[in-house]
Amino acid sequence: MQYNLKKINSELNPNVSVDCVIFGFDLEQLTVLLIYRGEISSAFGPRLALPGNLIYDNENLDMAANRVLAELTGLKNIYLEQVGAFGDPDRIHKEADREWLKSIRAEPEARVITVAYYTLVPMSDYLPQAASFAKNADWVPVNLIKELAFDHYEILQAAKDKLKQKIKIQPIGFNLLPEKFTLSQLHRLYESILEKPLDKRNFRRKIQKLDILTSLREKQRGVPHKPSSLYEFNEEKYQELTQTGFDNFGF
Amino acid sequence: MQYNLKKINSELNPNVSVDCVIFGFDLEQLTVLLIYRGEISSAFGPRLALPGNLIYDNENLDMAANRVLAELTGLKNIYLEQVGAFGDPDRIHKEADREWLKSIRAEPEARVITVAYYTLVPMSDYLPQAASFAKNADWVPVNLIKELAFDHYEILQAAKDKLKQKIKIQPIGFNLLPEKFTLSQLHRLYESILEKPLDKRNFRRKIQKLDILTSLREKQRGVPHKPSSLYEFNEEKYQELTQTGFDNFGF
DNA sequence: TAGCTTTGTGTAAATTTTACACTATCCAAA
DNA sequence: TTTGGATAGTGTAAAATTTACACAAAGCTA
Repeated sequence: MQYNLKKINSELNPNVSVDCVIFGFDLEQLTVLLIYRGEISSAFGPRLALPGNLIYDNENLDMAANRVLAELTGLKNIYLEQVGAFGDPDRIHKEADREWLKSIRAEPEARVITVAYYTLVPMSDYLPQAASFAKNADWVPVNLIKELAFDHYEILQAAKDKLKQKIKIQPIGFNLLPEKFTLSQLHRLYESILEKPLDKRNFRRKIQKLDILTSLREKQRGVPHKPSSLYEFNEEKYQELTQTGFDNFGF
Repeated sequence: MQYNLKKINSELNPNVSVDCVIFGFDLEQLTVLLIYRGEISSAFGPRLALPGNLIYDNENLDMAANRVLAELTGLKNIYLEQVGAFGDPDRIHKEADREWLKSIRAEPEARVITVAYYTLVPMSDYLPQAASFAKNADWVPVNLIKELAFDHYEILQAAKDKLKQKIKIQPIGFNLLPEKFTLSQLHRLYESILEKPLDKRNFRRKIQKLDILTSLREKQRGVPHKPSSLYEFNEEKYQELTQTGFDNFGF
């Protein structure tokens, strides 16, 4: 899906925002893209937030999410899926967040409901470039995150749950690895997302049966242990699978 | 979950609404609760809609959905689950819908995004009582619905999909039957929701294994065929199951 | 060359899924 | 009273899937 990001000639809607939960994987762990708003008041510690902002009246929600993400982090043309709407009346009224809101919103006290989106991308392909009111944008390992601004921590949890569900049903995650990758890397990816160990042999069997990997006649080099075989991901068969749908991929 | 429905002293938010997809089952088929707004202009045919309306600034989304549902149809204290947010800029701009909007909204042209909720209730327990701007409220068989006002048809489809997913994972649907029911009724319920036939023997086996039904020493009477045994639903074991979680209930 | 680290592999048992057809029981109509 | 129509209820064998589990091989380093 691709959206036109040209300047939009319309009003910001003071009551509706979008937030993006962009998961990345760096071959070690699951990370998420956060923005740092910069220190405004030293009274409260630095707070990280999901990239998000108000929508314009004439753009649909999907477009808004893509636009906001691009504006704040430079990431463009990313397929996003909806997590849901979050709308506690006082979601933006924590003391620690008000000051910041005042600096970026015309109506900082307005009731805002937000629609959250998520996706999973290969971290190394996207170098976040902070812009607009984001002073900084960067990947943060998910399991280090203990709190976020507003209700973003809850949103992150909800997005994680969606992702877990999704990976059980669809072969997402294959795009996340380098062109040539090892089964162990794929294994680690699944374990990171599901946050639980998966039996090595059973995992490998299950993956192989999908028949979307091509084994290359090539091995890792320079590792201080038995080198792993490298695999390639078969885009064609993958497309087939995604379309045929596919009931049986539970872990 | 129970919400206080007393008069709320706050402003309607012109940009955010909630819509409720209330599914019912009448032992024959899946139905959904719709309101009829009454004929305003004869230029457009009668249009049915999901019960929904704008939220107040000081209520959260779940509360709003419950309030709106109660105001329009009389149904109270119903557990609702979110479907998602729908927000096409022109979702409310079909000609056929504008006139009606003008009659009920202070800002009929405002950009509105809506958050949809759904649930499944035993139809016979809830007699809809239309009120407010709903001239009529009634159960309509889902498979007869070909169009709805605004983008409500899409919302209905999305809610159906959620329901299908959910019934594969959780033993919802047992509350939907009368106290004493037959396995065939339960069977029909599952088939109605999933919109596909399920093998009778396999279905019965699967259900029995859940061990939440108590077979009564009692049979149907007055039916022009072999009478069916009646079953009761074991609330206690059901609670257990719902909590233990439960991976293996796919159909 | 010894030790560390990670890769890669097979099997048996248990469980689950799938496909499939005929008899039993009640009512109503002839 | 008999017959026909309708739905209830039941079992099994084959195939597929899941689960649990342990050790040798290969490369690097010290």
